[in-house]
Amino acid sequence: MNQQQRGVLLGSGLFAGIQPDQIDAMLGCLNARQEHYEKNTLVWNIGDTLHACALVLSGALRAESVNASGEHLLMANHRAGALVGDVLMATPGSKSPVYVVASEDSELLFLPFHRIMSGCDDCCSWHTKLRENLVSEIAMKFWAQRQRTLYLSAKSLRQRIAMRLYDEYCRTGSLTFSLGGTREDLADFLGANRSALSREIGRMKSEGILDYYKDTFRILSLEKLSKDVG
Amino acid sequence: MNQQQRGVLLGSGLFAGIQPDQIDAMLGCLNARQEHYEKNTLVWNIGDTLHACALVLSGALRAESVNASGEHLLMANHRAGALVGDVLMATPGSKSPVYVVASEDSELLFLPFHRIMSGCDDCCSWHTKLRENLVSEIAMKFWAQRQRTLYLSAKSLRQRIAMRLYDEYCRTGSLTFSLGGTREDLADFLGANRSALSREIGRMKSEGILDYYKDTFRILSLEKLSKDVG
DNA sequence: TCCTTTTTGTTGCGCAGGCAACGAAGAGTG
DNA sequence: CACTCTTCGTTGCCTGCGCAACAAAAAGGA
Repeated sequence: MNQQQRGVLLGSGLFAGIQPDQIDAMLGCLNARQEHYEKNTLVWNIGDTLHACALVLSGALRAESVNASGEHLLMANHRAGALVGDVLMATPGSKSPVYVVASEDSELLFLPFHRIMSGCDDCCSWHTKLRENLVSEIAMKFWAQRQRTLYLSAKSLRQRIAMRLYDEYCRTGSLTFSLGGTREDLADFLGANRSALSREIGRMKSEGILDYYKDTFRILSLEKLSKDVG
Repeated sequence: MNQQQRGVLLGSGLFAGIQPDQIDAMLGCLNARQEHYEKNTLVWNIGDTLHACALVLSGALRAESVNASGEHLLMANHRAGALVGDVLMATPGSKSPVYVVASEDSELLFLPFHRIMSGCDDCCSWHTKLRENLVSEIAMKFWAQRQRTLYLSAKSLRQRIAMRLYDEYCRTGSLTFSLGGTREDLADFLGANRSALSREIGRMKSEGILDYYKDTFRILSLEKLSKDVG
């Protein structure tokens, strides 16, 4: 593990609040294994049962499902610092609903789930902290999903957009921010058609509510935006 | 705690796989407190920080949020056996986005979250199991939310209905089942208008796909239904 | 550089479904 | 029983938005 990957690990939610000098001992105790995956190689498949979750040290992973019509649907993108497979492993007897591939050359750190969850014999001081972090990660993924359902249950596309932008404003505290991903990604996230999304943000721009370029948005009138949020 | 409530506790996901004769010792070790809430009394409010999650021993709880327009939106119904507030407590520094009221006279068992998560000194044999159960509960709530987003991201109401019914068929293994709740509840869950839902299931009935009465549905043609699932 | 691919803006058409309104059939309540 | 409240079915109207199609800008790739 190089210095940059170590930085990613230390900055990840799973290892938040852990002393850097304890990392090596921890990884040993947890029986963590680091592996390299080349671009477009499969990390695990649909129906697989996992024994370890993966922390992305570098590169990125893509999780996709296949529906009954055989279409491949992008479910999630996991960049450096993300923990993948944790929720799945926390669910007893579950098989993966998605397959996961490396969308770039990636370094993955595999952490056996049960080693994290069950206390080791000489209850290491950091073990409890690590467990809490793991549970936090899972809980936060729940909230992300919940937020998504809130967006999707909004009646109009206008409201969905306003909610998403307002949330991002609250999260960053800034009126200008970058959402990441393409316009199509945003449309998918909001459960809408790309052109419909473009049309609507165009309208909002002409109404002086916001301005945008690519994935960067600037809220011009927080008041008007709030009205649309509902 | 009476015998029926004890049965609810033993049947709950949190206490799955725990020996009945260990329960009393556990509850003592966990510092669990049982409390009675009369109908329509507040259990906790929006913005509250929790110190314990609640296991519903009898009665039922209702979680509602208030949007910017002041409307009260039903978020969840928790019946006997449900664990409430667990995901919230697993998220550090979070405040409740909903208020929770007893929708009937209810008995609640409050379990301090940190007592479950951190190992006690003489690492009781059941402690690890309880922790795993807690994490499983949270993970399963994640999957429920995820399933919801899958429903909501379906393009047509027809497809959403088909997905929901097909999932229930897979879950129960029966072509006839009861979904629970009113027609309006189902419409909300599917992110649709009640009359639109009625119209659509009426169409599906006339096409010989299904039959229904109130919240009970019978799949008449699994093949046709599968076509609609996509 | 040229060529291909991806991403974004724009616009017209058509329809799925939201909305409102009404009637009917329970389900409680006094 | 009379009265209220809830739930459900049905239908007409109208609009939000999906969809397809095209153009142009941007981004690689060779």
